[in-house]
Amino acid sequence: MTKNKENNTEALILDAAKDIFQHKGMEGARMQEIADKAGINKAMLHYYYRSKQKLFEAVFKSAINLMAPKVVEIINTEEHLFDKIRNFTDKYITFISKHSYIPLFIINELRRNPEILKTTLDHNFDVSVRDKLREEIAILIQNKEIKPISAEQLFLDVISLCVFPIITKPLMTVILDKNNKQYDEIITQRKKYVADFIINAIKY
Amino acid sequence: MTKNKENNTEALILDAAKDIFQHKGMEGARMQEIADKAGINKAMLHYYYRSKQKLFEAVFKSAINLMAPKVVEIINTEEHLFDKIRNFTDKYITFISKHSYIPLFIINELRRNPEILKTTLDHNFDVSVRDKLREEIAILIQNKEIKPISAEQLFLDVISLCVFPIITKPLMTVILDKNNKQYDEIITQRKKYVADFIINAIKY
DNA sequence: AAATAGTTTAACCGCTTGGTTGACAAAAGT
DNA sequence: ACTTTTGTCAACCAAGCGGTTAAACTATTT
Repeated sequence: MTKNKENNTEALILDAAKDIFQHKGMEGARMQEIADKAGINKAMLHYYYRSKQKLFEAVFKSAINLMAPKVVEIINTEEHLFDKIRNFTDKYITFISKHSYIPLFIINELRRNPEILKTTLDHNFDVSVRDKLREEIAILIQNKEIKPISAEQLFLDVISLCVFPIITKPLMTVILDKNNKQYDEIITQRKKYVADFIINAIKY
Repeated sequence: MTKNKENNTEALILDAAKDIFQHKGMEGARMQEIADKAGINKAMLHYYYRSKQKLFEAVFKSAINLMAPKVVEIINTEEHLFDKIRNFTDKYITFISKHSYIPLFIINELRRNPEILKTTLDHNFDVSVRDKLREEIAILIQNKEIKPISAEQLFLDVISLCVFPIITKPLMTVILDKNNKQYDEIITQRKKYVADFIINAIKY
């Protein structure tokens, strides 16, 4: 996890909490385990974060604020859509591979409490980003560079193809009969493969 | 959940356990809650299934045995690959939409215990199915009907594009700014959209 | 109809859980 | 110098957990 250089207790707790919560979820995590990992007394968790729920929310928001900007960042560049796609798949697969527990963590805890996002994400992923992408696609369709597709479907395609194979690694290694190393190689190849796949699918 | 016609207590428990476990996971589920849902005494859970772990495993195996055959079934038909893809995306998206909690349930609990599959799935998803798909793709590549791609990558593509948008509904409705009904419509359109998308991506 | 086996229940048990308390020490303010 | 604030800890607590028990009820066998 994110190592903190200062021996600041509050940050020490948050780092330990990230590790435990993201691997075990809200229900699976134990306050004692987080305290042990942080190397401090359990009472400190409540001193700094009041309750398990509050500590969890801090971890959740930190996860959202780690993931969301990465998406927005690339969409907001001035490149051609095809370059955006190549850029995104490569960077996002690399990034998610490094933080493979976070997407599932977000998906799960959002199911338990669908409201939690409304106070966190709205600012990061606002209307302008969506509209910009929609416009860009509309122009490319008009210019007959790409087939007539909806921005929403394309967005879902890109994210699905990047994220799903990573979060389902334990399942897919069994189904595809690969060991960890072999599967990691498949994921590495996907960084280029997925971009070509998508571009082939949408171009005229 | 699956309703059972007989007032067979054992089946009543399993149905209730499916519901609770699949929504809340192993750690989040409470034995008392399962008993309440089944309308019986908590001691009955232990009478029929010994422990929470054993009951959970029964639910997990039932989930695997519901999902796996659906995949194998379609791969094993004698249709052309493109028809298989059209058939699969349509049927699988419909099917997963009806049981939207199961994929996430399987993915999650497989992370906690990667060994659990080895006693369950191996028989359903054996070598012959994999080899058959690989051969079919090899022939199509040789005939220049499709681009040279690996069977593994294509398999990951298909499953990702079908399943991920469904399990991330609570997240995606916020990101894409859709209400439930609008998002369901997007999923419905995907049944055809995904097949076209994939076929365009791989065909010559 | 008595005995037996199978099913269901309320009450209970030991343990773990998130959270609290009060004593105490180290800074910080005066 | 001493008072207040902030940070830390071991010990504790009530609630809730999975699991057990012994007795009661029901169906089956003899």
